Amino acid sequence: MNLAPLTQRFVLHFGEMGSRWGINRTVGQIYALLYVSPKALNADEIGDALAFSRSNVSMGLKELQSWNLVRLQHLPDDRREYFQAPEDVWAIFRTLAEERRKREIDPTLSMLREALMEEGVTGDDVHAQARMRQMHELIELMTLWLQDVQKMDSATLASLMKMGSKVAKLLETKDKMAVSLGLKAAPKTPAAEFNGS
Amino acid sequence: MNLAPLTQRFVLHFGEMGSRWGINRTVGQIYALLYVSPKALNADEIGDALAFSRSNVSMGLKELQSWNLVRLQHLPDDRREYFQAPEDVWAIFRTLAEERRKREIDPTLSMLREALMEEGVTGDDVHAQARMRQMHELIELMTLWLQDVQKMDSATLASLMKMGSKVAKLLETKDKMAVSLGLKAAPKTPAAEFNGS
DNA sequence: CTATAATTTCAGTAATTCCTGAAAATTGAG
DNA sequence: CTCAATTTTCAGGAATTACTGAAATTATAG
Repeated sequence: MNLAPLTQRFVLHFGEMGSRWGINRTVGQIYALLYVSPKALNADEIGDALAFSRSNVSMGLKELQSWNLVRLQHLPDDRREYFQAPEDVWAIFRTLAEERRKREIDPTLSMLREALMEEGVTGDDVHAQARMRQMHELIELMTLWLQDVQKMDSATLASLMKMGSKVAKLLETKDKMAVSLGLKAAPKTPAAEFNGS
Repeated sequence: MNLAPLTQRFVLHFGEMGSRWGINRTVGQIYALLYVSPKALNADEIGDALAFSRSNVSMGLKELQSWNLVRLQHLPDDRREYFQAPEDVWAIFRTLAEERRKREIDPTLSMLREALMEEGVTGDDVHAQARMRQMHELIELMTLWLQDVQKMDSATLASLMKMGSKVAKLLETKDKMAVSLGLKAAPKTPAAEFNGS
């Protein structure tokens, strides 16, 4: 591996992280390299920098393209393809979230919906369905929220996050008021919450 | 595998999902089973239901315990340990997020911070550091937000999510007003955002 | 159309991760 | 303390996933 020490640490770290997230090490490293690179790179440059075979790079780039995480560029008088990561980290994050939703969340929601359509026979079935319903609700809520968030531009997203805690504080205050006025039951403690909802 | 068809589909699905998220299939299946089970299960029952060896179950449960995702129970006149998943899906989600933060996000932040402390030598180093700074900012912001969110009880969290889009709308309206009054530059289009921030 | 540069595919091998059974360690009843 | 029940550990084999080089395919300059 022929890289500046700074870049090397970054690349190795994301290789590791990738493998913990079900993305293979190679792909993680390629993306990390593209991410910090000041210019678009071609497959040979990538393979050279990371000491991967040309075919491995090709497979990695194909994977990254299927995730919509890289952009293709062509340089004048050069037939090779050059790859780069988007400039905006928030855009990268949004793409990642969107793709994971398509691949993992949506199929999970379908599975849950189908399971909930069926007529539970035994008592255990009925209980399992109740649990699945809870999970379905959580995932659906988070997905809808994510879709809203997806539409925002990066600056709005950042402000929203910065506000996050304040909005919550507001909500809690509202709740406390409702509680003290007897309009709402007191919230459970975290410990009670763990075993009984 | 000796399971009600409904439960079986659920269990198999989460086995698959687990492996896409860097959790092994076995662990995913065990957790799915505990999640839908109406009562706590012991290791033999789990192994029996999923057709895993006793030792495999033991390793899977150990993994789940290290993630704080299961609770241990003892039944009268029975020396065996019984396991169950928390009742509250939101609590499960929070635990999961918290553990992933500890294991993956925090080390990544440390790595980035260290890299940013160093004096970039070459131009490429300086560029790489700028990129790392952007990533560090994004991750830190999301982590702080997540910590805020962690503290909320499940009901508050759910209301916040339901509000999500409305809060954003409000922010956007505020921004548009600022733009039209010439207090702020117009936001970039999503396409422009992809390549230049 | 031809020649060559560039990329992709794929079969085989390497590396890693998973899973098991046997043995060791731990636990708790008596 | 003893002993049996239960749980954990771990070495080795099974299964899966990653990676490579060679061959096939695709693209484009001339």
